[in-house]
Amino acid sequence: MAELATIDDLLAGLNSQQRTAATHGEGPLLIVAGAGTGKTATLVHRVAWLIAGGVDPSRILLLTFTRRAAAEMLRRAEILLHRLGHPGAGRVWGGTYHAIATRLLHRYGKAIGLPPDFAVHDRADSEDLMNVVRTDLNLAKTDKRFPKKGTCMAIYSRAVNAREKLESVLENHFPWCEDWREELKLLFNGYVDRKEAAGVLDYDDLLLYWHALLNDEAASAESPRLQPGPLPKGEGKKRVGDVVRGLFDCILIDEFQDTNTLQAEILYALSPEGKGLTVVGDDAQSIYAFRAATVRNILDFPKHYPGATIVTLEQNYRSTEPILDATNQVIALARERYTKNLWSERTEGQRPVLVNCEDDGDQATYVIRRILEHREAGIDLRRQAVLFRASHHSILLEAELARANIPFHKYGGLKFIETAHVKDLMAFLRLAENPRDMVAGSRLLPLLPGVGPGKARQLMDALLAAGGNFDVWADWRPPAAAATLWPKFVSLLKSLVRTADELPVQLNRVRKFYAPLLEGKYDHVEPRLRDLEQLELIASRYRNRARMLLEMTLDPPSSTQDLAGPPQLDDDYLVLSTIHSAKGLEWDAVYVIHAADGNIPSDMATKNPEEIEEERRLFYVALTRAKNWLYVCYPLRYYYPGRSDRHTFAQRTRFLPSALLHCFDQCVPETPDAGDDGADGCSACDASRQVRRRIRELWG
DNA sequence: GGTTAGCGGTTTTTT
DNA sequence: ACCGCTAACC
Repeated sequence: MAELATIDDLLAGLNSQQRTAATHGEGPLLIVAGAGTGKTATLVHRVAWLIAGGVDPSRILLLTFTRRAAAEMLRRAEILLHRLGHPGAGRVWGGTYHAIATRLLHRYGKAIGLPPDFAVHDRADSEDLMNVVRTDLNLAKTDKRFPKKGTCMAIYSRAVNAREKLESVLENHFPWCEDWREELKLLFNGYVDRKEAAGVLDYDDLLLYWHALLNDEAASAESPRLQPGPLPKGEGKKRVGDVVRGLFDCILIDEFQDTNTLQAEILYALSPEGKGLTVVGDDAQSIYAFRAATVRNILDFPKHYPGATIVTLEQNYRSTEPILDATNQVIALARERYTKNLWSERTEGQRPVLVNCEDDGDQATYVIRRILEHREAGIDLRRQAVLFRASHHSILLEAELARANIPFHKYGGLKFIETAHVKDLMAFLRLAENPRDMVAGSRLLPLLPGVGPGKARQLMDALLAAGGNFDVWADWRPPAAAATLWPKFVSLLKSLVRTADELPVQLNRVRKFYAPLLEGKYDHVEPRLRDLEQLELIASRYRNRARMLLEMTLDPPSSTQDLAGPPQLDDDYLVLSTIHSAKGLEWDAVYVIHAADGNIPSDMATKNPEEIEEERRLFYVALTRAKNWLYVCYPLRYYYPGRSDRHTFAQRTRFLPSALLHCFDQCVPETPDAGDDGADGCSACDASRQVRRRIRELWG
């Protein structure tokens, strides 16, 4: 290795605003970082600067939006520190709010009455438990339809995360459920009790208990309730809140515009004075209001921490000027906006292309053609991405990519871990790990023939009453249909409870039992069975069963291909992603598909002006991922999955009104049957024809 | 009484 | 592909 660098050498790579932020002293710091302004680089340098200046890495907390983002930042910080001859970034506390909460609660939760071995329910599990209570209380069969489990969960979750009273949540976000206010209160109390009885926390609890930890709220076997506001103070001798507060000298928070009220309150409790506190964000990229995130957190930061320093990063390093022109104008139409003037020194470049497609088939053809051209021109597939509003928008494209033999990874949407058969398999492990887990049990038992929701419930209640001892099930006389399976089922679970077997061995035993059941229950058996084998392979990555279950819920593999591990490093693949999952990333070429009004903005999200504004920011996030080439496609007709009729939209996205068209080149691709060489008056298409011609010349 | 199969309507984004 | 409902079935 070359001779060591100094910290000044490293900082020389930053512009003056970035350097100001990276080397800011102790006071609270807000970095307002527009899209592509080197926010990550700035944060990474700040971490390195802090550590090089003597801050103990293990006393730094880095809160990010995904675990992947945390890992990436720490990796880059480590590289910088290595050049200084001063490694150690690996000891930084990095992760999402939820992951850090889990870590802290495992270590300190006892002080507020939390069992040390709590399990964590993901969103689907939580909905299922909500449904258990919903049927318990006879709310499932009411004259006027009671809100569905997902809606109930959404209401509950918003009350918790926005720290808002149920009444006001209903009034502001779920007015059609207001008639059920009293029933919902009962439901939510029942839900909280059920969680406690099962020894389980949901995502919201992780934040809630972290908050409670910081406020010394002795839980005394009582879960935090729905109502916001401080709970009575405990008489704890040690003041666990001070202990946790004392863990960190510096706190850095990324994507602050997408934090919710509860997360902000955690921050305020964690760092009352804002000493050593850095938050980074961009109000123009706030896209998680549906998850109760509020842009107020970033806007009110200076009010909450008077004397906070604000540094604004405005020089964009990502995109060419023509792309930046277009994105600046798109966001300029936002109703409310805190002006940043993004500028770039990268003046040359192709103007963004607006592609008016006949239908989604045309769109797929067009996108694939462009992707191949760019690859021919030396832009690897992994430097290109297709972005869309909803996961199912890419179905047709996926089929066409497969047909064209173009490898791709899809991010966002239904994850591997959320598919029915994987959840089934995991439920065996979960029930063995925690026999009080109602959700796991109510999922497993009805897999057996002759056992439905009713019998499953009775069996789970009996198991719960027996303190989780599976022997109570051994005496049960199963219906004839399950006569042979039942003893095997019980002995499988009993053997899993206290087993010394390696995880893959455990999974193999479960799979042997489960595979025949799967075959009778689902179609597409083959790929599902392969998934289960896959799961068995990756199980060896985890230290133990509890660890695997925990990490699978907190940090599920984000694309199916992630599961295959890191075998082919030189493997080149295209990225398909929901816009939400594309946050913070960038590619040389970006294709935004289905930019028709109804998909962007989504029909589901146009109930009020706030929602529409969020959709606009979402579109802005999509466009600003592009470095050199940007294509926006809008087919006005397409097939909904599972629907035979063609759906037609009226127009391209409303976020590109005619007044903005001067920022774009327009293109109407030829229809596939119209022949390859018809002129269509589009310079990008002309270029594409030339490339194709050149490719043909290769083999004469 | 409880289970299951079959049918019709619906499907956003995610820690 | 999944949920909830209904009607047949044990």
